[in-house]
Amino acid sequence: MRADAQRNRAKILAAAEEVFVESGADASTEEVAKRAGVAIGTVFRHFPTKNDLLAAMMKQLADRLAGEAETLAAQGDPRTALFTFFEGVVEQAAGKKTVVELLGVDIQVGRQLQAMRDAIGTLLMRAQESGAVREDVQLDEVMALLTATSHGALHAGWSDDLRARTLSIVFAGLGPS
Amino acid sequence: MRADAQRNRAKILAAAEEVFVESGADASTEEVAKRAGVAIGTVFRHFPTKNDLLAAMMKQLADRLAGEAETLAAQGDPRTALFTFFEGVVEQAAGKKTVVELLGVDIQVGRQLQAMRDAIGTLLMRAQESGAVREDVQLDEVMALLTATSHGALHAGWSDDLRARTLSIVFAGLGPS
Amino acid sequence: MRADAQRNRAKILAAAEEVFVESGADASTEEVAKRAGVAIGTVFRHFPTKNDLLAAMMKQLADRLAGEAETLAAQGDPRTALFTFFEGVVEQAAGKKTVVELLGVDIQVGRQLQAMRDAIGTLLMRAQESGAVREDVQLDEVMALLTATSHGALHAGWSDDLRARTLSIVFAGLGPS
Amino acid sequence: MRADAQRNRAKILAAAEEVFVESGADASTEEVAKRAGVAIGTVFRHFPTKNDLLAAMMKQLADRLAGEAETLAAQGDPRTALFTFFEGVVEQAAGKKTVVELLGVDIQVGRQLQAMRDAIGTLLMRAQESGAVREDVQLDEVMALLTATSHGALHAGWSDDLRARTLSIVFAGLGPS
DNA sequence: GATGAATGAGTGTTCATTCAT
DNA sequence: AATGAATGAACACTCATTCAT
Repeated sequence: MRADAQRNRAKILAAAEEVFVESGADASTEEVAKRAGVAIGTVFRHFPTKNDLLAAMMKQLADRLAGEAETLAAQGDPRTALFTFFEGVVEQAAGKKTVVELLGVDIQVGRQLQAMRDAIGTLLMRAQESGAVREDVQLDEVMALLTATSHGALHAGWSDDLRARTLSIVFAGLGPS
Repeated sequence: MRADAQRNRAKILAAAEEVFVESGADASTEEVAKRAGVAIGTVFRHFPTKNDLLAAMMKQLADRLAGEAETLAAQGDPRTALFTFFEGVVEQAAGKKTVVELLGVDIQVGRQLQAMRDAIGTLLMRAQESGAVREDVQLDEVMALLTATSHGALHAGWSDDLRARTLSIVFAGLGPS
Repeated sequence: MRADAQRNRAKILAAAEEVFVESGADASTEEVAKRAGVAIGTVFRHFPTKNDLLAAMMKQLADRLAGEAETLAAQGDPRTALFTFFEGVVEQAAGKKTVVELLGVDIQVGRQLQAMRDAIGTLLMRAQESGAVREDVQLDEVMALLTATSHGALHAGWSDDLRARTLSIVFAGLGPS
Repeated sequence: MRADAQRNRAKILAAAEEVFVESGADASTEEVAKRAGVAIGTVFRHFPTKNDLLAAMMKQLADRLAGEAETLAAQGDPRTALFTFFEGVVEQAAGKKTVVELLGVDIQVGRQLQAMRDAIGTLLMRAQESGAVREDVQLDEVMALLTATSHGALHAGWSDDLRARTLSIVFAGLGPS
C-alpha cells in the first residue's frame, strides 16, 4: 500500500472513532468521509463495508487497550494494576461509545480481542496472587463488569465522582471478603 | 379522547414494547403499527414522533418497575429485597433492549423514572437499615450499577451463570466489608 | 386499494414502459418516478423492487399480446392470423425494448407468459390445419423466431422495408415447401 | 507504442472478451483489468472510455468472423457455405453475449463490420449462383436474420435442438420456393 | 508508461413523517 | 379519528474516470 493510502486509512479510522463515538454506530459513513476529508469512495475502498470499518476501528481500540494492560502487567504494582486498568478503561469509555461496543460481542474482533482478554487475565492472576482479589473470581466476571461499567459510564453520563463511587463498590466486591 | 382511541393507544404501546424489545430501537414504526393492528397514521396521531412513542413506552416500563420495587418494599425481606429487585431487572434486561435503554438517559422519561428511583431508594434504605448494605452507599451508585449490569446482560449476552457470578460480586461490594 | 393509488400504479407502469423502452432495463427507477410524476418512494411502495416493477410491466405486456392473439384466433382468417400476429408483435418491438425482453426468459412472468404461449399455439394450430404452415413446425420454433425477430427489429433498428423482407423469409420458411 | 504496451493492449482485449462474454456489458472495467493482470489505469490509458474498450473488442470479433466467412468463401461448397457460416455464428452467440451485441448497432464498429458484411455478401452471392438461395434475397435480410437468431440464441437460451429447428426454418425460407 | 488510490455522481432501497381520502 | 398512500431525505454501496506517485 502506498504511503498516502496508508495515511488516508489512518485518517479514516481516526474520523470513524470520532464520529461513531459522538453519534453511535448509526452515524453515516458519509459523515466519516467528510470528517476524514476524503470522498465517500475512499472510505469504501479501504473498508468495503460499513461493518468492516467498525470492526477495524474496534480492533485498533482493542490493540490499544491490550497494550495498556500489558504495560501495567509488566510495570505496575500487582495489587493495584487490575484496578488501575479497570479505572482507565471506564474513564475512557465515558467519552467513547466505541470502547463500550468493543467490549460487547456485537462485532467479532477476533484475535485482537483475545489479546486483550489475555492481558487482562494476567492482571487478574497477579492481583489474585497478591491477595488483592478473591481466588474464586474468574476472568469472565471481570470482563463482564468491565463491559457493564463502561457501558454505564458512557450511556448514563456518570460524573467523575459517581464513576469513582461505583467502581469502589465493584472493587470492594472483587476484594477479599 | 374517545374510548376506542384510548384502546388504540394501549394497543400501540403494547406493540411498541414487543417490537422494540425484539429488534431494538431501530425497528420501524410501520412494524409497530402492523403489530398493533392499526394503520401507521394512527400511531403518529397518538405519538407525533417516533421518539415520543419510545418515550411513552419507556414511561410505561418505568411505572412497571417502580411497581415491582414498591411491592417488594411493602412485602419483602428488607435484607434481600433490593438484591431481589436488582436481579429481576437484570434478568429481564437480558431479553429486553428496552429495559436497558430505559435505564440510560438517552430518552428523558422524567417523572416516571423519578418514581422508580424513589421506590429503589426505599429498598436501599431498608437494606441499609437491616445491615445488608453498607451505610455509605448512595442511591446513585446503586442506580449506576443497575444500569451497567443491565446493559451488560443485554449487549454481552451473558449466560445465566455468568450473570449470577457477576451480580454476586456486585452484591458483595454493596454488603458490609 | 384506493382509487388514487390505483391511478398512480397505472401511471408508474406506463412511465416504466416508456422509460425502459427508451433506455433499456438499466434506466433508473428514479427516472421512472420522475416520468410518472410521483416521488421515488411511491414507486417502491407499489413495486418493492426494481425487478418487481420490470416484471409487472412485462406481465402487462404479455396480457396485451395474449389478448391480441386471442382476438385474432377468434376473428381472423386462420391462414393468415399467425402471420398477422407475428408482424404486429415485431412491429411493436421495433419501438419497444420491453416487448423484446418479455419474449426472452430473463424475468419470469409466469402465468401471463403461458397464456400468451397458449394463444399463439392456437394460432399456429389453425394455420397448420388450414395448410398455411408446415405440419412439422412446433410452437417452440415459432416462439423462438418471434423472439429473435423482435430482438432484431429493436436492436438493429430495422426499417419498415427491411422488416417486411425479413419476415417474408421467415414466413416462407414456415409455409409448405 | 512500446512492445510491452502492445502486449498489454492485447492482454486487455482478451480479458475484455472473456469478462464481457461471461457477464455481459455491465461487467466492471475493474474486473477486466484484474483478469488482464493489469492495473485499472492501464486499461483507461489504452481505451479512454469503457465504450472504447467495448468497441475495440467488437472490432476484433468482427475481424475474426470476417476471416471465417472469407475462409469459407475460398474453400467451402458454395451451396452450403452461407448456411455453415450462419450456423457457426449463431452457435457461438449462444455462449457469447458479445457476438450478439456486435451484430446489433449499439456500438459503431465501422470498417471491421463492413469487412464482415462484405465477406458474408460473397457467401450469399455464391449461394445464389449455385441456386441454394433465392435470387430476390438481399444481404440486408440475411444480416438481419443473422442478428436476430444470434440474439435469440443468446437471450432465450435455446437448446441445441431448438436452435437447429429454428435455423432450418430460416434456411427453408431462404431456399428456392 | 504503469500503478492503484481517490473521486463523486448515481443506484436501489428504507423509513419517519405528512396529508388526502 | 382512522386510514394508508405519498413524500423525499438519507443511506450503504458501485463504478467509470482522473490523477498523484
